[in-house]
Amino acid sequence: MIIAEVCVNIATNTIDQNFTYLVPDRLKFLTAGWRVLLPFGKQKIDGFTMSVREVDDKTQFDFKLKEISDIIDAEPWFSPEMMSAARWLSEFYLCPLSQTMRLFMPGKRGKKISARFEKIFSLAKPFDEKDFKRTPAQLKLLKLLQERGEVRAVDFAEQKISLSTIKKLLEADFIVVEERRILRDSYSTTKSVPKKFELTAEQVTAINAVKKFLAARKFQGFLLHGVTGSGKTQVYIELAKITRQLGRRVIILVPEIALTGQAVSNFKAYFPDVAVIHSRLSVEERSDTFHKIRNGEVGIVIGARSALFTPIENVGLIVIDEEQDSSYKQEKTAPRYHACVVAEEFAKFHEAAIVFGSATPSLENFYRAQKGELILLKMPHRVLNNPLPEVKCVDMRGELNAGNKEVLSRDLSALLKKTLAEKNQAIILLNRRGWSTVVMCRACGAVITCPDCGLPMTYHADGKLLCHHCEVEAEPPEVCPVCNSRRIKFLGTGTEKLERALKFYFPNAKILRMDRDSTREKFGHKKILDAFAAHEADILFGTQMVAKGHDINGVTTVGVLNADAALSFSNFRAAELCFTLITQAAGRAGRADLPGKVIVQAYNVDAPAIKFGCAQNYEKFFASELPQREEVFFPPFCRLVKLIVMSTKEGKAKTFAKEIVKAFRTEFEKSVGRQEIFGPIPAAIANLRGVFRFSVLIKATNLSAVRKFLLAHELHRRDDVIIDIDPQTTD
DNA sequence: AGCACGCCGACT
DNA sequence: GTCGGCGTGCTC
Repeated sequence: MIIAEVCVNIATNTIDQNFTYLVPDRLKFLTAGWRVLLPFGKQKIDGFTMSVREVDDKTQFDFKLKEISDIIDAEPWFSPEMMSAARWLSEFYLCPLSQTMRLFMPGKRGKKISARFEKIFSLAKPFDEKDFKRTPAQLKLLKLLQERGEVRAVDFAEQKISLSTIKKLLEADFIVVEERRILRDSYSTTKSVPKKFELTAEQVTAINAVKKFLAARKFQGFLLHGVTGSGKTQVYIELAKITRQLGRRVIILVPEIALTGQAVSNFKAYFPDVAVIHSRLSVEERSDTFHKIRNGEVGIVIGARSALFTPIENVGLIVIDEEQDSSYKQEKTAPRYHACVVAEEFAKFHEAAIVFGSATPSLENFYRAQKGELILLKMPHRVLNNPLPEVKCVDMRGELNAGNKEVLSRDLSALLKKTLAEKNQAIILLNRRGWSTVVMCRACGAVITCPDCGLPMTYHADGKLLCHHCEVEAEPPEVCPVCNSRRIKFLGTGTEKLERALKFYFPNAKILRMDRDSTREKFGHKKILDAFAAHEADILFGTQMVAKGHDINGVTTVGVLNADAALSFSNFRAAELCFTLITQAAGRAGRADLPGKVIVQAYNVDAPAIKFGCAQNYEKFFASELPQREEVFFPPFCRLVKLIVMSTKEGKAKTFAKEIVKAFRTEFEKSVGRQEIFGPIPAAIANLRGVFRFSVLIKATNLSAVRKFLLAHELHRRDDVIIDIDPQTTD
């Protein structure tokens, strides 16, 4: 008899083994990698065959075997490569195999996604107008077919050709119809043409360095450190060309879904076989794209982090653009993977080159480049020798002292006025959306927090309070929920309040706000950027998305408001985030004939992140930040593992978390290397819908020893413990 | 994830 | 006395 080891697709940590099923005769063609339907307890579920083997009919199992009830697809869904990748992910991130197998599917559940077909009409035989006497409608149809060769049903509708006309001609065998599969692709209309340009010497050097390894089909990691405007994208394109010429495929990752459009249009100018994958595509579209990739019709996959998990084979190059971006880390749901870590593992597997690109590399990767683990490729100059913009830092304490209580400093106001007068464009970055960032009681100091997660809520112009973490909406209270005072105040400035200020001070300027609220619709992001690029507005302002991944020519002025806001967060990466934000924003200003000017507003103007950010000097920032990280023993000097212990009973969660800490300390007391554990402390989200959460932070130089500890204590098999390897935050 | 089993509080 | 609360364990 044939039996299969099946991974059941159930979202729980408590199942960490496969189940053995009998393969019925009618499914005896089954191999590893099929998606199947199964009886499981009293339920009907889906699962994945991990291996299939023949055993002796008399073989006894100490449980009763059930039969696989059906298959979901007509072919195996998972290739051996996908399965081994899922196995690796499951082991590395300590999460059940089912969760990592899911990454490689268009939806969570193993469900058949029906292919869509359309009818394509063509002439059955050559047709001569004079030979036949047909109705005018029929003649029109036949002429159309003769002209175009093939016509789709929708085109007939457009041409107002009726169904009966089509039917008549079909019956008379004048035309034939064919069913053809439609592959849904919302980027199909993105087109562009190659730009005229000459590669700079720096670009050529970078390309040649990677080319060697591409040609040798050898794994190697690179860090492409190029200032904004140094032409990193063109380097990616040239490397992709080389990879394709070698007959291998390319994966291009961008941090956010909103940035895929730009990347797709850049790459489509050079490559005919680009596909897009990200989580906001419909399940159907993602499924069709998988189909194309599996058929080998795709040479380049572009997308957000989930673009790593497709049936692509023979990968020669992986590019991770803006590698420092925290969006590459999946934080909300298991597997809590970091796309950079996973991509590098995949690159090793494929013997591919991996290029991390950034103007402001993550400390981790720059440190690795210094140690020689990554080959550093430097592009310190902008293309066409465009100068970097001139940056001025304004001390907002000085503004207050001088009696200016407004959002904009006098310098920035004056610069904006000048920019508008000269008919140039400006970008203003304020990294907080909404109207007021804090709603506070003046009497007792209580801050209004989200009923679900306990984080401070933001007041929005529509009169509602919104939790930016879990999107819960609430009415602003009339009296303080703590002390009943009526002195509720709305403090802090978000993009909506900034909008009012800009309208007030520059009534004749056309302004565009770009934040999550104004880009909610599909392609909303692109619409705003396109409008701004077409100079339909003078000022573009908004959250960090105004600073990311676009090149708009007329921008001469950039303002960064509240630049040091990030520094007040208790995040070991705060300085790095702050530096990155300033550098990215500044990079949007200026070009050859119109040098850019940038004004950075901050209170803490002496902080290295602000100082070196304004100087746009990454090396100096790195040199100042690295020793600090070493002193406090944080990455890149250790790896972090965060545990969140949860329970509806506060004491229970805390006690269990304490037990873990104690066990860890006992175990690692006399271990080699440095492993430290902190906590428990109430998690950043201390209570989520009635569940108390405590966090424990592990700092380790030996990640696999920590992993062994977690496995030995079976913490990975519990639904009340979240294990987060390489977390972005520590609480 | 469901679903059954099992052991303690407020009900007819 | 029982109905039902949700903690625990199991599903090939």
